[in-house]
Amino acid sequence: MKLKDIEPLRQVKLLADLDDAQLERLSRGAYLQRFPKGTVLFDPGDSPDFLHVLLEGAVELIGRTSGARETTIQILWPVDCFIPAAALTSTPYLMAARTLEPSQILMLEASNLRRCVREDAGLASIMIALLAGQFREMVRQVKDLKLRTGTQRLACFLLRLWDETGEGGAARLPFSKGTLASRLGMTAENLSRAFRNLEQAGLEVRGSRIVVRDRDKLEAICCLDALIDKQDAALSVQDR
Amino acid sequence: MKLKDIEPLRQVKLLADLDDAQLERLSRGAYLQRFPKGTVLFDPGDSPDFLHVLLEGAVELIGRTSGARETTIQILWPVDCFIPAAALTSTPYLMAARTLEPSQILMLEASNLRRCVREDAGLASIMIALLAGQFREMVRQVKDLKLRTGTQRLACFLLRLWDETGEGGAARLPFSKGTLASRLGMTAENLSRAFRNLEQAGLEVRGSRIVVRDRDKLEAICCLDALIDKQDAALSVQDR
DNA sequence: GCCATCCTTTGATTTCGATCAAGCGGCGCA
DNA sequence: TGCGCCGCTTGATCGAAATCAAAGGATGGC
Repeated sequence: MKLKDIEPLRQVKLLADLDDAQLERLSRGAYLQRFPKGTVLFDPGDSPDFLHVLLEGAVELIGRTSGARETTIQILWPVDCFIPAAALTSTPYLMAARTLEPSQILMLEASNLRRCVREDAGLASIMIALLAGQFREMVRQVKDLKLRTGTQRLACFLLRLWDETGEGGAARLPFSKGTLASRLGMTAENLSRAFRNLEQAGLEVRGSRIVVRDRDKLEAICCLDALIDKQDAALSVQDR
Repeated sequence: MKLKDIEPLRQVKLLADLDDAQLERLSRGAYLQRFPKGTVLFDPGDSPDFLHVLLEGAVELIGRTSGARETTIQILWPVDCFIPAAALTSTPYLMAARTLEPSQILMLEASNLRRCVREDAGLASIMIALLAGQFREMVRQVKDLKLRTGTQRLACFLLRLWDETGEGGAARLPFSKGTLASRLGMTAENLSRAFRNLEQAGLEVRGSRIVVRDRDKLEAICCLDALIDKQDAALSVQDR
């Protein structure tokens, strides 16, 4: 399905400041499509023909080795783009992408995007902010993996979840525990045990419902670090 | 020491295509400086006033937690830039930087860089390629950490080193084993044991001299993966 | 309602890596 | 020459996480 109008693009926060003409150029050769849950959008090694924009649903980015082992590297929520680093430089994907939920995805033609970026410094600055944010997210993950234990990673994840959604009563895990385990770099078995450990620290778990009874105790466990755990605010190529 | 001319900038491969006027603008408020070994250039949380360009020597980027634990996230060689993601978006560093060797470093004023990027789509495209490459490097590291054991990471590191420098006889570790251990996400003790294990796979280690006697056996151990282990070629915002 | 399937939990065991402790060897320096 | 420091190695022990095996528990289809 070809894109009829530029409205969907308006949902992308980073693109909000572009004018109609810029958005029109950007959306040439674009598709808006729905995918059922579990659809593989691309595999590692594929060459990127589109920049994907997730408008509805959820997508996981997956790393693989030849030995069939795989791990969830990132989980994306609307509205987010993937994977600009590959699409902008026309280099093979390092990760696979698979929908975790029925999803609506806007696909911008990569070659057209590259042309727009080469000609339009404003759009280029937006892409720079996007890439910088994604780089920083990966740096955070490396720090998380190398400096913390599995239980600590879980505790930090839960605290962030709690602060974002759980304030009033209970938070809800936004995906399966198997996926969470993979995202945190542990097995499903160990994730289960980690939850059990955290119950001694005032955490309440029933299915995917989470209640943090004692925030301080949980913080003490995971040695929360503002630079790892706080998301960046909206980035831009501006002085501040 | 203020920058007298734009010659040093010519050494940065990504900037090679810029003309004199562009380079002159970019180098306004720039410094060229030498630092002894072990100098801390900045700490996590600092706000980035410069984009650093390493012209000579070596620099390590370090992640820390509040608990004083630290890990080497990346080791940089000439000519490379750090850290564009922070400098371009004016967000606090997530890592510290420390010289591993006496180093010569070019420091481009960040606010001037941001101005140049906003106005110059060509320069912006170069920064996009730079950021994309760094993002991909971090993705590779996450895959490396989550999908391989310490010994496998070492084997892969050595194979890459061997292919780059060791062909004729012996390769030489470019930094101390302690630093290598931290970079690979293991302790110095375990690194030592990992070397011992690999000696059963036809590896020869004497001090920092390495000889790969049986490349195939080593490859079999580390399940080499082209997408993790091969460096990207020169990136750009071009079709290919 | 019932069955098949998938997700999750639990226990037992093994592997891997961190930590602790001690010893070796080189190097700079008084 | 002798001393102390630092980087590296080695062994012993501890803790964390992976693996293997099995059993609940939820879910969706028929």
